[in-house]
Amino acid sequence: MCESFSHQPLLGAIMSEGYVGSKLYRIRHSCAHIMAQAVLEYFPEARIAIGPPIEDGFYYDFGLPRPLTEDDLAQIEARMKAIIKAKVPFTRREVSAAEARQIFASQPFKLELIDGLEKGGMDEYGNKTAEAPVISTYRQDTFEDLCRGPHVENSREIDPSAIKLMSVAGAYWRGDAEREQLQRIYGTAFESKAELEDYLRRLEEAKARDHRKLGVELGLFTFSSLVGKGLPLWKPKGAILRDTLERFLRQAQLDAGYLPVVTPHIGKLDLYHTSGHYEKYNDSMYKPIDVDGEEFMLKPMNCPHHIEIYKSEPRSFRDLPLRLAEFGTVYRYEQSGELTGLTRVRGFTVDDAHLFVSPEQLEEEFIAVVKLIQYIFEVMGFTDFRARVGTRDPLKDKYVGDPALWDQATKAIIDAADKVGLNYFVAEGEAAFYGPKLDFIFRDVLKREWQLGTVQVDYNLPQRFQLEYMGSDNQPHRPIMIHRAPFGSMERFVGILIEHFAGAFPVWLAPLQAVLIPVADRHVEYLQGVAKRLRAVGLRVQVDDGKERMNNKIRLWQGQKVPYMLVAGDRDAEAGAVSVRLRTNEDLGAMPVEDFINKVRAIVENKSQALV
RNA sequence: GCCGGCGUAGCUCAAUUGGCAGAGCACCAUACUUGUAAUAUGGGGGUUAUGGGUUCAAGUCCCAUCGUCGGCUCCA
Repeated sequence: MCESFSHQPLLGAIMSEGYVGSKLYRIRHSCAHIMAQAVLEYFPEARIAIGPPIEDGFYYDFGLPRPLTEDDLAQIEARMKAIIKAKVPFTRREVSAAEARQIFASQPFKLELIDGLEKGGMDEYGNKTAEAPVISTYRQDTFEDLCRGPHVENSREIDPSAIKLMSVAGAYWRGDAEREQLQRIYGTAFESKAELEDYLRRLEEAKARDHRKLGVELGLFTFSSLVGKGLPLWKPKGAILRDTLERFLRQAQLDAGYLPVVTPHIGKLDLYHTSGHYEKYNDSMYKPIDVDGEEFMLKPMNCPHHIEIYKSEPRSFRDLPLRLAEFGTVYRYEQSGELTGLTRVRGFTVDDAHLFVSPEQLEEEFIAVVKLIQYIFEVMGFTDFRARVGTRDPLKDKYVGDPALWDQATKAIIDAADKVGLNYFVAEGEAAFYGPKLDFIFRDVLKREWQLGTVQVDYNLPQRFQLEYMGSDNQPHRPIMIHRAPFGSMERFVGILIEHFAGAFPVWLAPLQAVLIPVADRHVEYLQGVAKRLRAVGLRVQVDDGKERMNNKIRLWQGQKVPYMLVAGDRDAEAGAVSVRLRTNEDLGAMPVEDFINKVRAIVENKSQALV
């Protein structure tokens, strides 16, 4: 896989349908204006930039004389509430560019926006527009802002108890890292206090599920500043989870005709000159390592290595499709400010595969890949997902290759999506530079969207590496490559799993599937015998022979989200049974060990999400 | 990389205006032998992230570095 999966949850990236222009949207937009008024009263010298509504609230960017503090936010919020309570009307008027310049004479950012509006071709958010729009302003109370609206008619439509300022952050003017960095105040607003409280509760819930917190609590992974930031260290429990996922995927791929390969973590710089990645992406590659006068790179992707395997022998049309798969660890120099937990790291393992296919095989192979990914998601219990077809943006020229080939590949992708009945949408401009792609976007239990796997069609690398196969016509032909990674990266995928399941993994994935808890010391021996039987059928179990009392052990293991706690005392030992307690608090009572084994084996084999 | 916040025992957090670094949990020891979410008592544990500086005196103030959090930018 050469093009990155996105690292961000897509929250906010996709505005919900019907949101733009809705009452909530207008409330938030008006809150942004009221906030700007409050800030201007607080800092009369403030330079105001832009302040739109966003998916979860609104923000406004300011140039201020000093950094804002928590205390400032509280005061600004209090002032906002006072303005709202004053029931101020919002009035719109249309002005000429000259009038606008007069109104905003002391606001340099606004003047720049007016220039853009006057020239046309760009709106106040820097988005392209067809022609010069009408310039309008909105006024409430003492504050007038350059704005196309819409707004509430009167601040009485806003519930002052349903707004809250959330945080301050740096943000570049016009999103340009070369330009001045402003202070952005994020706030949120809802139609009612209850909705605001519900939103804050959801934030708390997300925080409680944060994989960075749970990962440490559950002993899955750790980081070391001595090893380096963005370089996760997998502890035994995390490694078991990850390994279980890998074994599952490896088997599914073997069944689908993929062939395993293994390649080294470094490669010569020339390899990346040939692939073209160095020229385009050396900013995010680690610097070359000099070895005896030759330069080696830590590999930022696996494709070139796999291509060299393709090229290692003459290929015939009979060899195609050739599907090479590897859990390939790659290293990318991510900016330090962008590193987060497992979802954005500097070293990670891609569940990668490259399919070398003939043009005639493209659609069929593409469909097979999509079906494989659907199957994998189904097993994972990821039912709530949709797919995004990333096509080229005809207005941009960042793409390589023949437009006719692009059209052909895009058509192949859309046809494939239609044929397998995929829930998809088309996103223009979301293609990789070398070809169109299909991304899978998963919605977790908290309704947050995450980009997972991706499938990409590539005409570029086969050409750059002069790939060929001998056709049935005894003529050389160029294969097409499909890059694909169902999980995206093991690190990121595990991070998402942790948050989705809140650490309570399905039994087949749980690092520890059952803990055996003796009522008293004299039952340890019996349970060790039981543990042996459970391990013999491949279950991951542990006898807790610590000196804690049974009640405390139950409490601790329940916190570790171990699916089953098997308690045994005199009665159980005598009956050859265990008393089964689930992490959900449910007590199944005593059952013969054999029954427990049969029950759990079936659950593990079916990769069932259930505990009983 | 940039802007801002944070960094005290393994974890969660205390420590007036700069004035002897503490608690709970965890850990270790001893006793208790327990039937479904914390048994009791005792003990050990710190160069307050690291390195400089100001001061009679720094966890507290200043600078740098590292890490981390919220964003921005980037993301093959």
